[in-house]
Amino acid sequence: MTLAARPDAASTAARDDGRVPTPDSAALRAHTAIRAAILDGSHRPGEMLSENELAQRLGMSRTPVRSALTRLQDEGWITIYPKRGALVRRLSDREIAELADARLILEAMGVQRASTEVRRALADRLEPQLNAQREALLARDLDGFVTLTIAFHRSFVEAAGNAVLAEIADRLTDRQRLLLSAHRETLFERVEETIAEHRALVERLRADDPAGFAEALRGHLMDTHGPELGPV
Amino acid sequence: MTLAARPDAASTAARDDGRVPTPDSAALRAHTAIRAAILDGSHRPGEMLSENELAQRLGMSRTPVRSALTRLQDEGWITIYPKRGALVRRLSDREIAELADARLILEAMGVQRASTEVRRALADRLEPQLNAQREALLARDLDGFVTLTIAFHRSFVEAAGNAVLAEIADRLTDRQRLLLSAHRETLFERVEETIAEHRALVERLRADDPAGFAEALRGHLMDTHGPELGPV
DNA sequence: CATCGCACGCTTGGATACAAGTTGTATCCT
DNA sequence: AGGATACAACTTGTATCCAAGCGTGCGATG
Repeated sequence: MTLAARPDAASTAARDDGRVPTPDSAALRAHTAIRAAILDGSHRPGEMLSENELAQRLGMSRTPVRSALTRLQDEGWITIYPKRGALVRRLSDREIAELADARLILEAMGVQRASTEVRRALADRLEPQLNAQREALLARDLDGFVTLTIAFHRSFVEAAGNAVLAEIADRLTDRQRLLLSAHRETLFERVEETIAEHRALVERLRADDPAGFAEALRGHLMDTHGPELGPV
Repeated sequence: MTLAARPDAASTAARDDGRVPTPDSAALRAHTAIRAAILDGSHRPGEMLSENELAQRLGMSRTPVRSALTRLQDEGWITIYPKRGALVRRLSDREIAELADARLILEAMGVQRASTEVRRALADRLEPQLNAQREALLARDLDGFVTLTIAFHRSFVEAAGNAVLAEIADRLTDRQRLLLSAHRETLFERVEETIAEHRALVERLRADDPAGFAEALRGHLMDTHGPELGPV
């Protein structure tokens, strides 16, 4: 399958054939807006979301809001209690650890499945990105770093050439975003350690050492950031 | 996290405290009904689903049907083309292979992550189920066998004790169900082979040999059923 | 005869109206 | 005073209504 475009990725822009696509539906706008509000802390875990309130604030009716909420539930952001409301989920320590562990598995397996050539090529491609990562961290540009590190880690999964896996990993990463924002200070305090760990991962790629890569990745997760954050 | 109950798993039944829970919403009924209709072949890949028609047939309005359709899209069953309709997806050969491969990874990793004790206990638990699997196949009881084999394979993922992973695997399995129905004849022709392969998996568990398990699982996928079906 | 344009009918997307369920509160009885 | 009960306000769930987009087919036109 071709990697399904994330629904929110759709945006209103002229296509190459000149035709203007259908504008983003209100349901999509609601989805992105609510998700963003959860991510930036406007809606905190434990908070109850009201369809009416959201609809009013977003300038639309309850219908698209409802649609967005059910999707957010499927994606693990909220829990809908019938006839009572939607609760912003709080990730338990266990779930946080499991999310990180699951992504670890997918990334390690992606590298293991790749061929030697792919691993080498990946190392060549990723190595120059390390500096940009450091710059972003030093500039305390959280969004910039998050974008970079997500792409960095995604490369490992992609190496397996399995789009289904890649999409699963994307969803996991998406849910972990919340944690990155929450631990921004920790992140900015460990710039060199983080970059060094990333560099070690690239080195294991270049050395064509998948087992060592998996080990380094586990260390990147467990030793440095603790189970409450996961690999960045 | 506790393993999130699949939405369809909810059903109207008296709870132990005697209270009658909220009856299943129309949206849930629509979701299960349409999904079942796709699974049993009533709606074939390439077919266009009409909200009006579905609503009429299910005896409800278009609103819950729409809700169900968007969810089915998120789960990979259909593709919704804005303002045009919902198309039942056809799994490409590549996607089928990727689904099987992804599940393979999760199951092999689940067993690898488990402790020796868990592997042994799992072998003890699964071994007696093999006969029931054979009986179901011999009786040409597809539903019965599918239930058994899904539980069988699920056990491997569960062994890792990671609920997030287990849920991901469930979703993959769900999408693969369609293939099991499509290949029922092949399935019934290879009864002893299938059981023997399952038995081999149990043996690798008992021998505390995760690597051999992974190898056997790969064979279960590639050699016997070919990439178009995946491990059963 | 081929092609372009346009209008019509069908579809979905969203808004509004209405029904039904849940929770909290006030009231009444013991 | 404590507890059960009735009620009221608010919530979500569903139906209906309206608007807008897309495809189709007919007809005019070159």
